[in-house]
Amino acid sequence: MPFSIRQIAKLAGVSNATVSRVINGSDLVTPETTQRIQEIIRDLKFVPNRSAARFKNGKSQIYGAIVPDLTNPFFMETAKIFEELLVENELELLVSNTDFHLSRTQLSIHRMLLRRVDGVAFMCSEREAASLESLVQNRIPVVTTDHHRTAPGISDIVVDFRDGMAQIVGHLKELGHRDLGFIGGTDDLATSRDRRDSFLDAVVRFGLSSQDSWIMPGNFRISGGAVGMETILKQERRPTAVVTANDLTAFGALRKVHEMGLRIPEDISLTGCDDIEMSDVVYPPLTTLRISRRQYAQMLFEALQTGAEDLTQPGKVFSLPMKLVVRQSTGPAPAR
Amino acid sequence: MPFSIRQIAKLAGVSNATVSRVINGSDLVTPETTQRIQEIIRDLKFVPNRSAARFKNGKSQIYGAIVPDLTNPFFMETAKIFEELLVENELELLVSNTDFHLSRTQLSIHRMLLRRVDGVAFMCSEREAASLESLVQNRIPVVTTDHHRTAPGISDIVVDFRDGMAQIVGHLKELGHRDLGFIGGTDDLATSRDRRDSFLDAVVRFGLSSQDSWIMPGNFRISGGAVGMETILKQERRPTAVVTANDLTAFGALRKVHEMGLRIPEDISLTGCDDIEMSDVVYPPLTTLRISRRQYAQMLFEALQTGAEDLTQPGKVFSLPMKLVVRQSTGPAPAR
DNA sequence: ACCCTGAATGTAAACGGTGTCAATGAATTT
DNA sequence: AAATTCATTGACACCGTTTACATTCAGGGT
Repeated sequence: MPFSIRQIAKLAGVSNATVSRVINGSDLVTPETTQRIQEIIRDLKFVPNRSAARFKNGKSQIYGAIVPDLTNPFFMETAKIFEELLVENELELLVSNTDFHLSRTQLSIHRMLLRRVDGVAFMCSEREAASLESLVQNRIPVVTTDHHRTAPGISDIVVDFRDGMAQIVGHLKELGHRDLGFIGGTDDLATSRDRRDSFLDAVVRFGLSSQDSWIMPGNFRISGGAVGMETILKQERRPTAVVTANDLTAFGALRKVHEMGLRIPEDISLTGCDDIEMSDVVYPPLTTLRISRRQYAQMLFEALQTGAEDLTQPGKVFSLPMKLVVRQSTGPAPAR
Repeated sequence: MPFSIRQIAKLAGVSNATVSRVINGSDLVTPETTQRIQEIIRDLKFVPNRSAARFKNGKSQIYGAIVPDLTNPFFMETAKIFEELLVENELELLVSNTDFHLSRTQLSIHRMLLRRVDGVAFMCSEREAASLESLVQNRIPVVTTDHHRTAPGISDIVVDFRDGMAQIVGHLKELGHRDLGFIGGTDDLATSRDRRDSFLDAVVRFGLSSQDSWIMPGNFRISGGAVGMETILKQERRPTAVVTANDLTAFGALRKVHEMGLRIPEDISLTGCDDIEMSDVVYPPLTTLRISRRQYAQMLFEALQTGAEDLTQPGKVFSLPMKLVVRQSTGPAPAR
């Protein structure tokens, strides 16, 4: 039942080439012929098989996105805009979730290879990036985030945490805070180290203080934030403000603060990072660092488009700015 | 550089058919030949083009998901499990976001057609379902949710709101509530009417009361919940509990309650629907109706698998149960 | 009348696999 | 030694498009 171009051609009494030309809007065909063929196409509700077309010229017109956590709103808000950009360019989006697992990540990469996608937005950490070269070897450009490492065909987008953390710490200093804690990601990720080091750097730069027992690892998820905050709050001497590496972490921390009967920001200030939609909905609304999804998605797209042009070119580095959004989870430091 | 099966064949001094057999693990090939070819494949890092393979037998091995709002955690949590199921079955997931727009929905459907996907999980409302038949005409099975309508090749999953709302309303009655409000979805959607009618039904069944001015439309997003709750709270006579049609709506309502200086659940009780991960993180944690993502995803998958077997069979109807999850956004009704 | 030009269309070969059928040749049977 | 079987492999058509090239034919210039 799904017709082919040849069947349309037969019905119209022309060759398949002519039908193909009509479909692609070539001006080499007589208006009469064009109209006749278009009528048949319309009557039969014929839809050309674009996969076959792309297969012919070696491109799939599909981009893949490999994400560690499909349910993380930050990825999804980005993916949504990314998909819009793709659709505008007649591309499709294939998503693959890895759940932070190395083995699943490698499978994802391999599946992208099997499908011959035209580009991969790899949103996992560099720890899981083992076989990205196999994509490039197969002429598939890649864009990563916060890997701090590029290679021919592999571009990197780096979030400007140094500047972001300076904004956050500066804001807290203005509010009178001196003792800051931090809940980050798992230590084996460059982006975790990056965020933590940027934080510590800013603390020093602004002449504030922190201490090892207030610097907690996390997992970029709600659960990690809760555990980290619990550990911090159980200590005899506590920071008056806690900075976290992403909003989900902050949410977990926030819940834990409530559970332990403390108030935000009266007893302790809390900040996040990403500014996902929910940040404005939790109580109290979260002071956080915003990363523009649109800017991010556009960088992903641009990196893959330019990457495809010449895979022997060294990958580019894009810098993604952060912007402080002050809400109600930060307030004046409590008197000691 | 991306090799083809024929180049491998030439290097191995065999025909492409033999290479194909090795790739697919046929036992018709001598162990020695198999090994020799496998070595070449490994050395050259050759990855067969699965799209070409599937193209040959007319299947793309890709399922499409059309969702109205990619950032809605409920969809994403479902999509995540759905994708897992697909991967286990050597299928891929193509996502398409419509932002609740009719025109974008039709474009999405058309793109699924262009790509000849093997099935479509259509998670938008029936209002946007105009051209679903075009999919079936092209032998693509479809599964919808809460359309309350099936057709050959189109199955429907219906969420059991009747039972769910009875659980919620029963719970509120036990807490002493008598006057209940409701914030739903847009009135032109069957699922909105369904949820609202189920609510009203339960109110009557349990001998409680409501009134027109407490029954607000919404949009299944945070913004709609905020607007709806504001309208309810501004009235002279207020309900003591408000039931909402999904968690995002409840989040918006919750924020509005805070903004107006009221407390939950002391001043007003609030319930959601879906039980997304954030429901346990907002303050206070939300009493809600849980829909099992796994069950939902499995139904989607099963519907498409069985739908593909025979597209002339009438579509099936699946029923998805709901389960009350009591948290802290509901409490005893305030004394009048 | 003849050649040339160029527009409109047709022909056929790709693209990268799969799968059917035929061919080969060694081993077994008679 | 001839016939038969069977395991292994090869040749080739096919899936639905695109596209380089060939063909046709009408009209214009000489």
